[in-house]
Amino acid sequence: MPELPEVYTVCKILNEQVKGKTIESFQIFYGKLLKRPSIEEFKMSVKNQKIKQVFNIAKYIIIELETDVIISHLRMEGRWLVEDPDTFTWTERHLEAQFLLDNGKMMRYYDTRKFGTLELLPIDQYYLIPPISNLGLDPTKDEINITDLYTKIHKLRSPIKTVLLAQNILSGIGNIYANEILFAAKISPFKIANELTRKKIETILSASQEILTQAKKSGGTTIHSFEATKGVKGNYQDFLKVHGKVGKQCVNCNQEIKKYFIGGRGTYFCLNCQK
DNA sequence: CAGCGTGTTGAGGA
DNA sequence: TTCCTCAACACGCT
Repeated sequence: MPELPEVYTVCKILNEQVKGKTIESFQIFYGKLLKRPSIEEFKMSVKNQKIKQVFNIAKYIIIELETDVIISHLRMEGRWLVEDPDTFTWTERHLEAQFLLDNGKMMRYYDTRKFGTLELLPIDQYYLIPPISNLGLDPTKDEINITDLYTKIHKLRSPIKTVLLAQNILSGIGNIYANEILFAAKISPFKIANELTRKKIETILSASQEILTQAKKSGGTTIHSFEATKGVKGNYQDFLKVHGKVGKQCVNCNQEIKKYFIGGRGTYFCLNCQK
């Protein structure tokens, strides 16, 4: 589902489509999508604001306006599409909100699972407020000091797989890439975080950087339903080595890939390669 | 048809 | 206080 590389790709495409356009009006069809402020206040605030740019912070989409930012999280199946008002490129049943832009196009948010969120915060302080303020560093953007990372991880007593999914340590990693990163680092997902040496943490960090960067270049991973925009799929699924490969042979040692649940999440790995 | 998968938050326990 | 686990959210798909 959309993790950092997929969200990055969505932002890149959306930015090209809406940058410089002004919002004329906003409509919402699923009230729980909007976390804050009230629908009326949101409508008033965004009206006549120009979209300066769209970019991602970890898995969050930041739609930067003149005095505010709209923060969107796709969760599992959220999608943004820019289309003509009378054309619905995704099923109308799942349309949750739409912005009319000054070029006559409609910027629409669809979400089959209804888990996605939208909120509006002032541009001068949004990064000081949760959820953005709670995020750890982005392995593909930020310079990460290995000593700081080791200090943070070394205090934790949960499995390393769970730690990689916690957005306050490293941000942007979801289930697919957590599985792939641990395979690349040859570390068991069950390994308790505080048992990992500094060297192992270093290996995990460089695997995270390599895999997420490569996945960004590939336009993300398309399994199930992900499309950055209508008809645009990612390619990284062709490079997956363990995620979803239960029963298949390990590319290194030919042993069977196993699936267990860790923290309630499907975890794929090679018992032989990952210790 | 029942239950899985998916990311994040927040409740509740340690 | 801080850390940790797990249910809840919604619903298409198997």
